[in-house]
Amino acid sequence: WISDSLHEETGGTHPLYGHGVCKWPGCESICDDFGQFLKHLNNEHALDDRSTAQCRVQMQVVQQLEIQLSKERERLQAMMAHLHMRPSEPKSSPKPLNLVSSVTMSKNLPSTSPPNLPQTPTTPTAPITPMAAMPQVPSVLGGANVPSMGAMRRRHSDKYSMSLSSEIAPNYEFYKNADVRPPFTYATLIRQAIMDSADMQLTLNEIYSWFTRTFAYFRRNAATWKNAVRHNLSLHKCFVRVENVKGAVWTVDEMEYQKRRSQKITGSPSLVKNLPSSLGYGTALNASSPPGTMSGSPPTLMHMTHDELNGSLDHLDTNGHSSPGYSPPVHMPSVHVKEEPLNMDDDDCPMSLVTTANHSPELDDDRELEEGNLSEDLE
DNA sequence: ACTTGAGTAAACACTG
DNA sequence: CCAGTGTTTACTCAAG
Repeated sequence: WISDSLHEETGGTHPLYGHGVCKWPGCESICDDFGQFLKHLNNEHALDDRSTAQCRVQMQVVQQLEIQLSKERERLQAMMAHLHMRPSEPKSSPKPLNLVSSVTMSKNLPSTSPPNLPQTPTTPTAPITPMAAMPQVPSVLGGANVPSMGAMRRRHSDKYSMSLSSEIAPNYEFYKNADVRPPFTYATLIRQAIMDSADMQLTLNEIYSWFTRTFAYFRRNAATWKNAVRHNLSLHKCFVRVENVKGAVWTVDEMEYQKRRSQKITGSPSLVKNLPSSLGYGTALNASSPPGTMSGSPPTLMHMTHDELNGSLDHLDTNGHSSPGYSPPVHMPSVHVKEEPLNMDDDDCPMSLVTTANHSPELDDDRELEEGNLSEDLE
């Protein structure tokens, strides 16, 4: 996404415009040219309640990420200090990690287009893994969408899908409306749900809502998949339950999650070698690297915002202090963006306001859709 | 053939 | 008592 947004030379550039698409969170309106975009911007995103609410949420996102970033930076410096590495670029250029990587790359290759990544193993430069790690992803991302995918949920799905929302994003409408089982494990989905939340924590009920909101498939057989969700929350150490004023919320211990994932990938020696970088940060690079594919903005307001930083920032520090057994995982940024309406059997949380901004609430339509749709006989 | 990870079902405890 | 939540066990299945 770094480079693409700069490529816009259709007369003007705007942070909210790229690839002929409006990048306002939750909006993906196609604007053929810049003028059309401006018109769209003024019409659709004028100063009203909705826009200001979205703006506020975005502020939260940024705030959260800044906190994360500073933590990660500290950690990086501590790591480098520990390893007696000379920080080549520590403070001079306060860039996000993935930017740094691209910088180092362009350093290697002065002007020409990057032919093939001659990375040095030491630098966390361009992802080594993506290629190796995503062999299947494109098929999902790419046009030929998945219908048969539901059946193959078992193994590879999770392994290869390094970044969930990067994968959901382009297929958002598809999964939202088609009664197709998303090719991700429950653990992956739960994590994504939590990551997508403003403060990285969700109540069980909110997790349920995310499932039903995001996937048509999870609008039926509720007892089954809800049980599975609870089962996964309890089973996996990476999900940490935290007592809260609101009650109990669930958070992700990213360390645990990555640990678990890394164990799974252990099968591939070439990958294992790169684990530290490829899993933690590589994921991020991975997620953000294929620009053409999914710079599209996400279903919920900040999916993508989170996602793109997900790997690099969010990944590591949901529990900055990683106390093993019980981590006080999420430091709350004080402000709650999402006041869940306590009962939401259907989706009517503030976020969904955004969600439905460009996609009218069609749950009922979905119902019809799912009834007659794709017979799935997984069970 | 065996192991492992994931999904499903279900029993049970706890709590408001 | 009930519903929701959380934990745990057992089983099946697919893939490595």
